[in-house]
Amino acid sequence: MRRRKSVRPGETLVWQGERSPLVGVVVDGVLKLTVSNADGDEQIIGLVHRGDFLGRPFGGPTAYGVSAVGDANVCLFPRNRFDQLASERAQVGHRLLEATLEELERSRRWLRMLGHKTAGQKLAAFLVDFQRHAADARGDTTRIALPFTRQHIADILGLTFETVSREFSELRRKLIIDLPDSRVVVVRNRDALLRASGDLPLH
Amino acid sequence: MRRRKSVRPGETLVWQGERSPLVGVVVDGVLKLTVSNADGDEQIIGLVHRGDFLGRPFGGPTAYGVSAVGDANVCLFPRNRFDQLASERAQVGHRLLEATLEELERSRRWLRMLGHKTAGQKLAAFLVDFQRHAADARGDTTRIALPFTRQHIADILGLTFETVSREFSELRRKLIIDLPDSRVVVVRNRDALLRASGDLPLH
DNA sequence: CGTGACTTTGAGCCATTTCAACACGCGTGG
DNA sequence: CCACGCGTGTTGAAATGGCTCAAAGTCACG
Repeated sequence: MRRRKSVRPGETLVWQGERSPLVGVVVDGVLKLTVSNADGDEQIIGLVHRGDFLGRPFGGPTAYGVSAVGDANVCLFPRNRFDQLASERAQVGHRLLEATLEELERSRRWLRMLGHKTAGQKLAAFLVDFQRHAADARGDTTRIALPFTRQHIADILGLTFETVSREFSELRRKLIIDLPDSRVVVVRNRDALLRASGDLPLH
Repeated sequence: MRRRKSVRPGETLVWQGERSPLVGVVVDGVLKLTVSNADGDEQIIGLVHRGDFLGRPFGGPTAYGVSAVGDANVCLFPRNRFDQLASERAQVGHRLLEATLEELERSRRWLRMLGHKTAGQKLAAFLVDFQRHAADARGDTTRIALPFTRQHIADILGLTFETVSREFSELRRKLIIDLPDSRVVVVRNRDALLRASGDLPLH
């Protein structure tokens, strides 16, 4: 009834326009929700992290594709079984609703990011947001391992990969982050990063 | 138990950061969800149209404010009563879930808009999207009455009001729309508008 | 008819894109 | 082992789309 599946980097689970045949939960890794533009380049409109729901219950065809970024593991349910379960058990439905509301919040935060922020602010905001989901195996939150290429990040933030690269360098130049490797970010000054993101540090 | 309320243009129902005390449905008009930036200018991160749910059930404090654009009517429920109802009656919960999923889709379409599009494409996409909700009293869908000022639209699209104005003029110059009045748009060539939005016309 | 809110249009400027060159690591095959 | 290509990342210089600043037009309302 439920089925584990490991997804290789770049592998696609659901194609854009397909009536989603599955529902699931991300066990490990990150998946991306993408929309392909008429002229070939793709926009990433959502990320799905460990513990997040995947796929649209009850819904019509999905307007986006789902594919893995880096290695990922998912746990899949057949759609019809799941729909049934969700409408019978109020608790399951309730949990699903909360997850969806959470997702909506996240997507609205994202909207805000794309709205008025400069390239530097977008990248900083992205790093801050990703830190939440990226608790290292050893619980080290200052060291973030990005499963993304510069191009991925550019697709997420609506920038070009050159600009993303430049802004990474800029953050390093300001001693806010360290870049031991292009896929690893060490946050040296969290407050400065928050400030650079255009949101005031709360505390 | 349920309470009708008419909202005047610009009137605020919920302030950013407030723990949302209410849940409701929009009876008529359009409300906006806004986030105010540190430096004063506001970003609109969502629009709520007739028939849409309003407010976050179960949730914590809302991260945005809700206020009317133009005149609006809403139907409000006390939060705790509603939460109770939603967890008891599976049907209510189900309906709510669907509405939320719909909302999530819409917000993702929006994300795409803010992502890679040029100013002209954004405005065209906005008009196409708004047409759906803006069926005139007489069912005339080519004539759109906008409850928005140029500044509102700019806040929605992440542009300046000058740019929005220029792009309106540009669409008129191309004979794609007509502007009998700054708040009224007549779509003269829907396919051209769709093409201008960066999405291919489907059929 | 004067005032204020909204809109249009122009001109110069600046952030980001575009185009281009080069560096690095990695696998493959000579 | 080295040469080569390929994917990725960095950095520079030039082009440009949208912003900023500024002026003037329209309309509703007192």
